[in-house]
Amino acid sequence: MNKLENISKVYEPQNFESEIYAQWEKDKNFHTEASRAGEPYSIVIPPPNVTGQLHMGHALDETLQDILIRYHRMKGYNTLWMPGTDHAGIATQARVEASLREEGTDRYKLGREKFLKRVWQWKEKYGNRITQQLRILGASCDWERERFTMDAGCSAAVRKVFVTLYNEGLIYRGNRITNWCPHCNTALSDIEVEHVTEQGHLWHLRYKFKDSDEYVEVATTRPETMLGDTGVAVHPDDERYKNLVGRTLILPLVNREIPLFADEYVDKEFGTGAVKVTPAHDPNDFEMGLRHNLAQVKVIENNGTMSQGLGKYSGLDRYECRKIIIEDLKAAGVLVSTENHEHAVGHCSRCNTTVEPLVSRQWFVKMESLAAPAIAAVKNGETKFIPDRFTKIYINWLENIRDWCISRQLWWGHRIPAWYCDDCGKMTVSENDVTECSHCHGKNIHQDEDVLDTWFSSALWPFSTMGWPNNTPELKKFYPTSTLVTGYDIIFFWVARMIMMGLKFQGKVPFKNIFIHGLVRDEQNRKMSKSLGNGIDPVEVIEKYGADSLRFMLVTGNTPGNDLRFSWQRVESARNFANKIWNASRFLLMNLENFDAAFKPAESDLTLADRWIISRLNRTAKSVTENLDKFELGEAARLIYDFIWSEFCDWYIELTKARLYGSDARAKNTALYVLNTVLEKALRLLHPFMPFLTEIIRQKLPNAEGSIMLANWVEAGEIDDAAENQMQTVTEIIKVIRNLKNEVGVEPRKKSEVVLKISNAEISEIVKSNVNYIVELAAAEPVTFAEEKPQHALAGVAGGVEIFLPLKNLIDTDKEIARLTKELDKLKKGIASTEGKLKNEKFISKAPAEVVQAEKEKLAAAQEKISSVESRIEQLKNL
RNA sequence: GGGGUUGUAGCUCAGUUGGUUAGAGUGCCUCGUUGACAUCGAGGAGGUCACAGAUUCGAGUUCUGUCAGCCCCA
Repeated sequence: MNKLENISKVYEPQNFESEIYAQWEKDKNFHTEASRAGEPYSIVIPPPNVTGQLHMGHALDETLQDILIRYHRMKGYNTLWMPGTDHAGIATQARVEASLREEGTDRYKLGREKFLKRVWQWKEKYGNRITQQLRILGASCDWERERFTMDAGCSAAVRKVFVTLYNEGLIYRGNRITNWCPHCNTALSDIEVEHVTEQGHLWHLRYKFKDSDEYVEVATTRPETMLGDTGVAVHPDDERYKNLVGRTLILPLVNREIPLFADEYVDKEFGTGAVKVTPAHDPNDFEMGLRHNLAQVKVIENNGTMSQGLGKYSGLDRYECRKIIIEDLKAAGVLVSTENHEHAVGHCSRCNTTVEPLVSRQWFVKMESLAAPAIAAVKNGETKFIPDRFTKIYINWLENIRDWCISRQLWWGHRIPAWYCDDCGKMTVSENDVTECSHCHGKNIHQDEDVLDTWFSSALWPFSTMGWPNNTPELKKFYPTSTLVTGYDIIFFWVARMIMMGLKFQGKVPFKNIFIHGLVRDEQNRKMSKSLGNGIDPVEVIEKYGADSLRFMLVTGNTPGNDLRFSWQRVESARNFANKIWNASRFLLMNLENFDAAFKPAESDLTLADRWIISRLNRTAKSVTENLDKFELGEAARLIYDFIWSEFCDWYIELTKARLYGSDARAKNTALYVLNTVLEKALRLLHPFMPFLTEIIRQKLPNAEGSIMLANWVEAGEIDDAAENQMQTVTEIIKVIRNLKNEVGVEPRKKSEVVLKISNAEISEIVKSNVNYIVELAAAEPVTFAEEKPQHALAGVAGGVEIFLPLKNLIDTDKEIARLTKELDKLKKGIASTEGKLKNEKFISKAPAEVVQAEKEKLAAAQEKISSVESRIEQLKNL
């Protein structure tokens, strides 16, 4: 039965984790079918970048999901964890382009078709890396169902959604101002722009009136855009300008005539209260331009250089041009002053280049009608954020949402299913590829060059992975999914959009719970980032300490929604915990040599210690379950940790040793039986957190059939308050004896006589019948019971029991008095608040009766203790 | 400018609806290895719960304000 030769003295996860995972996968333990019995429990993985590699953020995200999945699987739910990867448009394309650059070529030289071939090759090469790494972590995904955002099914869903929204007028194409990244060479949505506060300047310029020598002074942070100015705006209520509105100004350097007009948007307090308006290069100016019919003069090109037709400025980089323009304005007497000015500048969230707002023709999703139900669904609780505070953030964002720019000037992605006719100029939007114009039936058509924002396909993930647009059993069984687990950083990018699309296309929210976690930061509390180079590779951690240790570290010391700090020290302490379990199990297995697996003790065979540990196990099972149901995974993990280490190992195992080494076979078997059942249940409680360790150990235990991951979750049995209270009395006595020995420098193992004086008959009975524990664990021998306090003895008190260590000639009376006085102080300090409460008439009258009663009992117990210590002090003084 | 969040032991963090003398890990100090484990055991020191008010019989916990840090949005 037990193969001791297989159990090394220390925990070495490298020896078994990968084999166990392979076995699970081979046995199809991760797989489920829609037809299987049980209430559905489903999670779709936030798909990682297909060519990326596992980072600490994934490790946290997947660990939390795996815990929920394994827990529900054990509880008997029909559990599906849908895995997959994302094509990650910009990121993946950028990497392939970088490799092309090394070869001295680029995507344009290659052409679209060949380039895409290269990306697919890249995907084939690196696409498995991250899913392999998820396996190392222990993720119990249903790999047979693995999906990819660009696979045929997801692509069909994308087209269906696009065409439907287009036909309903919710997707439109238009010339609008968008955020443009000159480096990535594509349009970006609003949320892909990060605003960074930068130290810049505010330049004050004079724009002269056409028909007089008067001028208006405007202030700008971007003087180079003045070439594209088509107006100057002031606030309608601004007294300074009221009489000037409607007159014509001459744009310096360009000599274009532009109007001075009034618009509510202008902030009277900012700068001079007059702003130059460049509709083609500023989102707010764009809006004003529309309101006032201003021309859009594009002066900056997509690559960040100045447009043609601007004379000497043409072709210059936008920042180079800024310098020259300033010089020229200065020379022309237009520049009045320059001041330092802090302002927010938009950067591309991917490459950090300063974005250029510019007008171009893009595709947009109208958000208003999609957002309204998504707001309602969260407000009425159909879907719930954990923790709740993210609800506000989500709703606030959706209430202020702007249309979503979904076209990207990339090649890697879902190509927009719109075709343009070269004959009649009209557009055909279709789910299927078309070969002729739907309007004139001409054959001279070409497809839109752009692809969709990656998040467009991600938004469909909860149902596209279930087989939609087909009406599959999976969709029926597992949609809406149970829980989404993700970081707060993508609530806008992903979560909100999934809810909108889910409601629109399935009529139901995509998930019932949204479990939000924070970022994993480095040991100095900095964000882990590539540029800082401070990222810690989860694979490296796993190689050193095992996946279970990493998982345990990630889930403990962390509460929902909050960032967590990576800590090698905590990984190590998780590993130590694993080692503790390993050795406790080893101890049990070593003693199981001749154990009859069929043995079952009678109720009467159980000792106090047995009943105590069983009750503690049940209590732990109950609260672990409650905490898992509340998404308090860290708290659940902590509870198991405390139970296994502080109760099972530190106390129970020690309490069984006398029986294990004794000659009473029945007593020994009873102890082994309880050790075995309690350990086995504890392993099941721990399994979602530390899957590998719990599996390998459980496989070695008697009476444990099959894989732990398919075993039932632990049902919390009865809690035996009497056993817990009685055991507490015993352990407290042991602690006091150890304490007393330590205080006076007696070696813990040195056998010492102990005298107990117990006035309460019930307690006396309990202690007498369990005195063997005190003998064994406190090295107290002999233990005698007395009516009177012995002379010359150290004294302590525990739960109504007076404890004396007669140490003739060994103790220093003064020292002992000092020690007792200190203890007395502590006790008195302890009862002060209780006394205060009980003296307070309002407390007596207003607090619940049981609270008052509890306080009274507490006070009585403490007073008893105090008087006992006091009399002991008196006694010593009189010696 | 608006919103959120954090402030508890030297360090990292728990403390869920207000109710024992505020906990854990780690670090520190003392003692201890013949047998599950030194990746360990026994014991100890260490906290004005950021600050100031308010509510309450009672506040680390609820409310208001102040200070400090971090984040998001504009």
